Amino acid sequence: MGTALQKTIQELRSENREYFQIACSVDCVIFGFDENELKVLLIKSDLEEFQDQWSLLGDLVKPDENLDSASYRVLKERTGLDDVYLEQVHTFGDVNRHPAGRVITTAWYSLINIKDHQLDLEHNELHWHPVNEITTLAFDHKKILDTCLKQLQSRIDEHPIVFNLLPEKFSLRELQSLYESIHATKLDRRNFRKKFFLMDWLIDVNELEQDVPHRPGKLYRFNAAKFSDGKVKENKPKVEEAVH
Amino acid sequence: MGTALQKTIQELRSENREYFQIACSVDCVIFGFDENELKVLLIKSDLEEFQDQWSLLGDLVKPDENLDSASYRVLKERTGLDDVYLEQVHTFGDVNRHPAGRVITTAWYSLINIKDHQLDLEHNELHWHPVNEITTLAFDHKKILDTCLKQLQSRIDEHPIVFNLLPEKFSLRELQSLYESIHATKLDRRNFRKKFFLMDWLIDVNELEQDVPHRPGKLYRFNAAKFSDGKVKENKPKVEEAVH
DNA sequence: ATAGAACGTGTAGCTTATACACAATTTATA
DNA sequence: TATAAATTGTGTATAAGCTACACGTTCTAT
Repeated sequence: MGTALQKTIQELRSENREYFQIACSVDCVIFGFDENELKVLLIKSDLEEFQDQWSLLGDLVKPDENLDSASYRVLKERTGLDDVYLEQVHTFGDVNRHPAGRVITTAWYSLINIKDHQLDLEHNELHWHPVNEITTLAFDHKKILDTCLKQLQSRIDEHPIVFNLLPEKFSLRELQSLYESIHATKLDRRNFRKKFFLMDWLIDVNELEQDVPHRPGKLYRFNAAKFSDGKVKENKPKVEEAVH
Repeated sequence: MGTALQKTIQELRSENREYFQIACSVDCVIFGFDENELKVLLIKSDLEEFQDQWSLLGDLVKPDENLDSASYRVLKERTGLDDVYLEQVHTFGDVNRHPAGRVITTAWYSLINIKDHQLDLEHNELHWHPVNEITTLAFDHKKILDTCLKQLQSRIDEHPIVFNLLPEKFSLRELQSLYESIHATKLDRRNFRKKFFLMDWLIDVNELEQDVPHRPGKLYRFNAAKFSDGKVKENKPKVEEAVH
């Protein structure tokens, strides 16, 4: 029976050297929204095995660094952004998932406003890819991307997190187009607008879109005050009859 | 910039010895349902720091073992059960979460039919604890338990997974009582029954409860055929208008 | 024979989701 | 400066699902 965890670190180290053969990493699926498309930030892999393939942004976890901190660090290093929405999704740990050795990776997704992030993309070999045009990635990163996208899809219907992908002021069309691109569906305009007004998630800022070649729409901002910490809490009006 | 993952394992090993200082473990929250209560299987911690406290069942991941396999192995070793429902929930990786050293753990929950599992509980210092009576556990296991319970709560409304906690034949009262104990709420009997009949998840086996001190209820079994792989897929009748 | 306990059933009101069309505003262009 | 093109803004009727709620029936225990 494996009771390794029930021993002291000294016993562990001496009896079970073998256990310290695994490295831990984090990989971030960084979503952005631009030109009416959901995009993800990728980097060219410089590992021989995956020459010319793109991969997610990741790094090994340092021994003195919390797992969460590692993913925030990767984001900060790559995007320069500090205050981002970040959520853990899943840990991938197949023995052969990394050709260079045993690496167990924890995947996260992040939502950023692409406009906030003005990096020298080329210099770092970073690139924003439309999510629905990605067919292969290095390592098991396509599977990781798919898993994170699925999680994002299920979260946005319950929690007001999409606003992290938008500029402070946005039109209802931009918002709808964002939902449509995440869900890969079309939504009815009137019903979409009605729903959002009923939910009371939006505040009319009394401004209009600029530079659109048609009648400009009104601009709104996210009604953060409705949510306890002003950021990404949920809005569940119904509590009773839990079984659906 | 940390690009450790972009190198070969040889480079990693030589340049970054420090990275191989982290151990990986799995911890399983094993749920069972007995005497109208949701219970979880715990073991007495024999680590000095947590003397007389209970902890989840876990073990270190072996270098040549997939992460998934490690959690199945823990379950098999502890319960003797092979074919169980097991879902990954979250990975906990704070630097100081384990007093014996740096251990990053991936938490899973499992649903088993307590009757299938006839172990010498005492001999292994294993014990079934009512979930809602647990206030503290060793390590960060209380937090892990809470996280897994929350995940279980949100899953059961969308996926027919609770049947993994029940014997093959069960009454509607047992089923309702199970939902109630997971959600820690009371449900209306008539509405509950109507919902399940409409969902068509149940098959009447034309038998009655035995040995109950009142009018016996009819017994049902889970309509596994409704779900593609016969086990734990979802049942989503609505596809349109994704934003709620 | 009676009390106690849980079973089995249906309806009305409310809320939420869906389907759907037309006039108004702005820009671009002839 | 008139017109076409594009997109905005708005409401209603129907269907589906959720909630609240009561009483006669069946079995056990005494």
